[in-house]
Amino acid sequence: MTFQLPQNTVFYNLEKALKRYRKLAQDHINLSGHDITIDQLILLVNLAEHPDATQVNLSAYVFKDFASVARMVDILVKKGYLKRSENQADRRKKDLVPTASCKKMIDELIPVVKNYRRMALTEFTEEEISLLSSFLQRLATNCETHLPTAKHNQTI
Amino acid sequence: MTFQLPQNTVFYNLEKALKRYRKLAQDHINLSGHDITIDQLILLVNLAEHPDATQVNLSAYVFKDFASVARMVDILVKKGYLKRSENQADRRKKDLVPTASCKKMIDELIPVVKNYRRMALTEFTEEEISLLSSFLQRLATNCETHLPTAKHNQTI
DNA sequence: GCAATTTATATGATATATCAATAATATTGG
DNA sequence: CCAATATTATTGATATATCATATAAATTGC
Repeated sequence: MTFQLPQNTVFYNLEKALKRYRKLAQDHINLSGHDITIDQLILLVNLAEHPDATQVNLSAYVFKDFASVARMVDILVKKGYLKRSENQADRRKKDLVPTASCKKMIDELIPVVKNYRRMALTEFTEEEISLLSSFLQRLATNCETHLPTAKHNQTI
Repeated sequence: MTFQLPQNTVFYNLEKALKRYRKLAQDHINLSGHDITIDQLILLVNLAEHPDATQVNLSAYVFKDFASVARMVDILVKKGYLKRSENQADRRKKDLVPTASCKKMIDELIPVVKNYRRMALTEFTEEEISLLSSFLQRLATNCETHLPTAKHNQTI
């Protein structure tokens, strides 16, 4: 190999950290007895914060394709966490309304989420967390800037 | 909400950075004309580095379930990048051997990979990259330490 | 030496990810 | 106003991710 092996790169550590964190989160959620995935929970929390969000909006918030969001919404409706109905002002849109059982579940998961977040950041100082966040934001921005399909890179 | 919103946490930035990086990588690989996903490439590079690895070994290297690896190997065999045959010493195992077209593809992708990695780290100093790596490793270790369950898919 | 256990791989079921195409509706620009 | 365009959501196709289970083979422990 004439290039740096994946295992020796910062990208490998990025992948590893996220995978481990997601596993920590899901294991703690499972232990709580709630039938919800971490991705579904993140979607619901984002919706709670942005009640008027379209599925396209939500897909940007959670870094997923809008097709993925559409199917996640299907599942969340089946699970009884969301009601989906036509928006009256714009009939292309769907209103997504959390049910009582959804709100109850989120309330019950708040301490669980707080707990595993705290665990993941054990022995990190506030300054270190800020620095880590800023590094990650810079990395994300670099990646967007250098996308071959980015608008600002196009000549036409 | 009585807990910190996902958007304000370091975990959100972690997710965002990785998603953006993977999109940068895949877009550049696609532009190169090779019919390969970033995950398939990472698997092949790991296999090139560890020719005797079992699928279980590989699954640990790439942070995936061994079931995912088994199915990725299926696809890589179909695509003509791997030959799969029974190991003579241990007939539970399969020998996974990269084909000539696999080696050719990896060779051709080396400059592409170097290029997008460089782009992702634009304006990062060596010290910053090391610090970022060490933060990510600490975070990953914290998550492993606090896992409520010990599962089959963990690395040592 | 053989039963119990572990290991390696494969596969079924379900959820997710992404691209592409479609349909319905809303917006716009001439 | 209305044709062209854009937006929103859905669905098909394919690849992945994960858990659970199954099967075969190797290892172990008595």
